[in-house]
Amino acid sequence: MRKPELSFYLQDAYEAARAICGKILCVRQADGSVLRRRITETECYMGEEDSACHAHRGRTSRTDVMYRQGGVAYVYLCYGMHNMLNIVTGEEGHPQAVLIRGVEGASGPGRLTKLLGIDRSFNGVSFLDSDRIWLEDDSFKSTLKETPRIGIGYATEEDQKKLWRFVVV
DNA sequence: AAAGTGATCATG
DNA sequence: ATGATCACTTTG
Repeated sequence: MRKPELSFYLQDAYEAARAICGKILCVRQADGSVLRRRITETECYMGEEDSACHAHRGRTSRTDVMYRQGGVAYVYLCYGMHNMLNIVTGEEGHPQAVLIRGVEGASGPGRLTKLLGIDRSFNGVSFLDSDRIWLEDDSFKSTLKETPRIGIGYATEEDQKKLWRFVVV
């Protein structure tokens, strides 16, 4: 059981999203215990050129964390009630992230954050240097299915068609 | 099919 | 300051 190194998080979000499928998401709970669930579904958001990406409109206080070096969490609130967990990837200055859409036992980005106790206090927390959240690799080999991303009707048709959602089969 | 819920961002 | 818009979930 090993933790991915920095180089794992410096990959482009497309490669990272594929690699993150099958990894184990580990989250420290308030009582000190750790919840572990295998990641089964991801999507990649590919920077200012990607009309579906929050950073499409440039750097703001909200998107600032996406511009950091890969390996930190980007967590934001959607529809007033759902915390969405992303892993920032790529080099500093490249605003890319991987949305975690499902883990074993919880399908849906809002569901898994609730299950694992992830809220906006995790925004900016490091997967490499913190003991609150990290990934583990147990050498599980996953086969992936590729589909269009969910819930991005505001993006251009071209970007909606991209096969940037990955599901472990 | 539609509401529920609040941060965020573009307007003025 | 105000208002539209959401990387969604649940209920009917």
